Amino acid sequence: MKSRMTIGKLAETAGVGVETIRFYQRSGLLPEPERPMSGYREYAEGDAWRIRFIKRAQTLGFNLEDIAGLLRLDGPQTCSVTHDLAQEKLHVVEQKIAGLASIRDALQQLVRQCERKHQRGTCPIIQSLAHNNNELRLNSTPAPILSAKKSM
Amino acid sequence: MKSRMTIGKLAETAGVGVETIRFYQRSGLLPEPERPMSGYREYAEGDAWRIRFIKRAQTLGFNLEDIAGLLRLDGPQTCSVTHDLAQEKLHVVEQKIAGLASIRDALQQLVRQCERKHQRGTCPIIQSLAHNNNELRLNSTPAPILSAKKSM
DNA sequence: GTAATCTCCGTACATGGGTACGGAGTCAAG
DNA sequence: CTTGACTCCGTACCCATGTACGGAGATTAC
Repeated sequence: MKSRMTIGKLAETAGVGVETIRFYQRSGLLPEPERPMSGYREYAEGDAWRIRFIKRAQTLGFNLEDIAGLLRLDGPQTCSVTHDLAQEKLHVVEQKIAGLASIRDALQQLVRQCERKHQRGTCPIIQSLAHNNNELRLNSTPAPILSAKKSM
Repeated sequence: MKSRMTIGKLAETAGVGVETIRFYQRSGLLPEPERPMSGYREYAEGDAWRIRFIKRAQTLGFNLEDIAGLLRLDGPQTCSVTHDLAQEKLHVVEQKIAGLASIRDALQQLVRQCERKHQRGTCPIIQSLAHNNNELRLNSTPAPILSAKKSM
């Protein structure tokens, strides 16, 4: 049941590349695994959830440093420390949810407008957003991060 | 009221650097503004909301291409196109909300556990996440994007 | 009118998050 | 025991998202 596996198998089951796993390990997101046989890393089935969590958290706007912070909550430390960190991160998550909710509402309105057939063009979408301008990053990260390409 | 302003003033009121605005313009996220005086870009007060929206959307896990897609919904096109795109993006946003909600629930549970004083260490936090493994990106972006550094 | 400040533009550099390379060691099947 | 697939490691490279530079022209404040 506990089927131990090599890095390649883990990469496959977690849906990432081998190099990504090595990268996460270097970055401290994954613990150094045991390597009994010959230096080959040996993982347990359960290691895949961590990688999937990382990937999902990224799509939700957390950077790897944020994610390391979340993962560190699942470890051995005094409850008081855990409690305070968790509460802080909880707050950030709630703000993210609120931000997405306002995008969602705007999109719903837009869809409904379009279904009522008229008002072609110039639907006022996302203004709801520019209101709410509180900070959303976790660890007081110095610079917020973006990513774009062609406009098209 | 309509106080027109230069790029520097816009950057200040939107809380970004001048270079960032030029970069967004190059990337097609901001329209080429009028430049009557001497080639200096001239912006309206309202241009700041667009920039704030971009910044907020980034913290919610959208990349600049995603964001360009959202912003394009607020323009002149046939309702049917807008409708379909909006619905697709709505779906993505709802999935993001669900993902954050499961992180939120796990954090709440963790906070409550710590408040009940005991179970020091090894609180099972985020497992709730690894379940839900649907795709969360918007535009069928080829590669999902991450970011890490020191573990610390 | 002149000095300080701002803007222009193109290009170069920086950082986060991977991804690829290449030579050497290991393992498993035939 | 050989062959092919897999792993090791370090380093180099890549893309997205800015950020900085620098010389030339415009604007504004005195």
